[in-house]
Amino acid sequence: MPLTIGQVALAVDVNVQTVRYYERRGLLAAPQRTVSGYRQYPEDTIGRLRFIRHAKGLGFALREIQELLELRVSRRTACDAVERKTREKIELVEQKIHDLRRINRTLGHLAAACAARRPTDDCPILGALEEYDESDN
Amino acid sequence: MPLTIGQVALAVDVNVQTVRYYERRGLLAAPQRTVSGYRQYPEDTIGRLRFIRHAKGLGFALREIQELLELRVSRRTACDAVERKTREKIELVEQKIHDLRRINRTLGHLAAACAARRPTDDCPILGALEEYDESDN
DNA sequence: CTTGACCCTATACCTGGGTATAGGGTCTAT
DNA sequence: ATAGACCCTATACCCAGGTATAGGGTCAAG
Repeated sequence: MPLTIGQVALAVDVNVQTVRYYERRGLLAAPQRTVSGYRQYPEDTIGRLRFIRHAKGLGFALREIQELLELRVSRRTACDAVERKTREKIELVEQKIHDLRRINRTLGHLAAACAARRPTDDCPILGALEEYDESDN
Repeated sequence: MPLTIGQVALAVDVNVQTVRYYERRGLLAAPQRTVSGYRQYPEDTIGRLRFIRHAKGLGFALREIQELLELRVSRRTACDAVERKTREKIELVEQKIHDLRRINRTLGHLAAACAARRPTDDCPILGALEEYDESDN
């Protein structure tokens, strides 16, 4: 039993306008309509919207998210192309993970340094984040 | 020997306006000035700007990046607060890493499925990304 | 001592990603 | 058969994060 736009929006906690916006942007396929013109969404739309939200939080632009999502839609299109693109995305994601780990290592040093201070010490922070650099985007 | 705004902008490959903008936003401290009013940047400004660029690509807002950067500046402020904040950030970054890994696992399945197709097969894509869901932001 | 490449401030404008509003139809409960 | 909660399109507006422009000063090379 299909969902109305209000139902999916509520389920994912996004604005109804946003759902329509994603449709215009091509991130969401235009769904079936009732005779009166109401959109009718299959339930997996919710998963898709959640994916979009997560991916946004990870620094992907809507354009990129669309590309990620299109990777799964390409049933009959050239498999090699899909695979190549997929591997590209994997690279990109690896890089993000790498950067995040680096940030977290540094934050870890920082927290540890903070925790280890003796009463009379200052919080020994300066220099902890310094190393970060290199490897242009 | 200090750098001009044009030099740091070039080194990091950002717009000169952007550097000034970051200063207004508080991501970059207001640097020394020459008598004639030119900004004079220490060399480590470049590292800082690179950090900002990376962090942006990882889905941090400028506000958050500022907070990350301020963690190191807090020499004399309450150490516990800094440590708490730092651990919060670590959590957040862990979550991002987790999500990215999840995306990459799925992309990996996809690429593998593509690669393994036999000549007569379709690219077996549908369903590969399906699982992603759960764990609201 | 001027010209061209820079720098300054202030302010206007642009893009991405939405969000709100106007003006109007639909559906369900009473 | 009507109120209230919903849906539709179209269009205007908003915020973050820049980017460009106007109008003017600086500086090194020739």
